[in-house]
Amino acid sequence: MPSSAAARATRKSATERRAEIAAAAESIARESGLSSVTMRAVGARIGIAPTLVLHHVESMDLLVADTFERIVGAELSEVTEFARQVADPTGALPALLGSVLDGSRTEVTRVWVESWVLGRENAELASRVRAQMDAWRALLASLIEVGEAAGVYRVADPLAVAGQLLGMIDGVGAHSLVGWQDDENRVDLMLRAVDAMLGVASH
Amino acid sequence: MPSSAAARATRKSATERRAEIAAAAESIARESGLSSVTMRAVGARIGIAPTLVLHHVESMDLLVADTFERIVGAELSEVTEFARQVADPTGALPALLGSVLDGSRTEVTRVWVESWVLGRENAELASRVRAQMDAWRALLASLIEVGEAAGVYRVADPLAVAGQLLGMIDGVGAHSLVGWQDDENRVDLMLRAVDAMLGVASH
DNA sequence: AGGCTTGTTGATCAAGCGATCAACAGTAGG
DNA sequence: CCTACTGTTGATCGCTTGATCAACAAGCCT
Repeated sequence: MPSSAAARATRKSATERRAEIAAAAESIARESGLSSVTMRAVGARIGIAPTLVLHHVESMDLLVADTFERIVGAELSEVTEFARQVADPTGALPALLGSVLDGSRTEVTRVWVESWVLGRENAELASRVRAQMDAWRALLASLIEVGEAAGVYRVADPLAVAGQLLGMIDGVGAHSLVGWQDDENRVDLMLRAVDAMLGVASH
Repeated sequence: MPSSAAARATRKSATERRAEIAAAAESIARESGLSSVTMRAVGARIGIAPTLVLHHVESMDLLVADTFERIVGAELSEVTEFARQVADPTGALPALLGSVLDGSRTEVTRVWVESWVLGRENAELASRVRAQMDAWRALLASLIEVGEAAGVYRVADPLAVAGQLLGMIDGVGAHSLVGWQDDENRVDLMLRAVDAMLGVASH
């Protein structure tokens, strides 16, 4: 029995195989970035021929777009749930920022940054990116509005402020991606900046 | 005379050719991004054989790193000069932010974002990226210190604040790159955030 | 004028990518 | 049982990338 020869993959149902492919693509993207999600890499990871990936997936651009959505979408629901569990309406936003900026999400940050670049040649991906950014902004805006209703924040255009805040989060995250400047005060600094944008009276 | 056939390139001195290559690489990067700086693209632009580019340049990774440094370095000196010309010590930082965030620098922003991704596979580029980030942070820190000496700002660690501020700038810039959210208030929002980080008393 | 340095080119290689196609092989249904 | 469906593979194409090498040609120097 030539164990070196690639054994034929066990036959599985289409839906099962598709799930396997999606999972493999996700783990590859988390480990090595979205651009490493190739049919050959995915095929090798789950022990199937590269062409089989393509057979199940219609186009690699689409698989990459799906993988992006999967990873980032999971992060968003995770964070949303986290914010929901904070009782204090004015504490949700700071808690969320602390969680997002704690430096343990470099995988997802990398996917984000890569998506901004790849999105210029992958229209489907670009559309998913915009959708996820909208969703993130909506989450931040809703937290701002809650705080506003509680009389803590005072902001004219919550959506605009949320967009700006999201930019700040992503920028600081991207920097940490390059192995640059891991200041422990960054959460505090960010919170002060956010308070200012939200019209919180200082002191 | 077969005009369709590529005429042999006029012989030039090594330094002259190198300058030509660097200039071509820069313009290509500005137009289509750093990842479009290939030996074939550069060669085609200045009408020489692709291999000649490599002959003058040692390695493509190095040419890309040099091109990054060239573009970003030029931006930095431009901005530095701009800040230097602002008489009011407390007005330099706001002026600089307004200039950087005015949405006319998408070319350079794109190069930045691309560099964070490419830097993971191009060690030389990564090192240049960190150096340029350090330089940027130093510029911002110096402006902060000037304002502090003038008694306008009050900040414990100017370098840390400068790093944070740089992250905000880059994040907002990156977002604008994806054609997302071009709010006209973003400069004002950013300035309020910055004032808060710099310990400026509100109102 | 002749020769040597050096800029320049074309052929060629090994990778890598996405994608198509015909052929193989399990598995369920008639 | 054996046929039809469908998961699966291998061969192959066309394209791209960086890189090496031998050969060619222009010009400077003696």
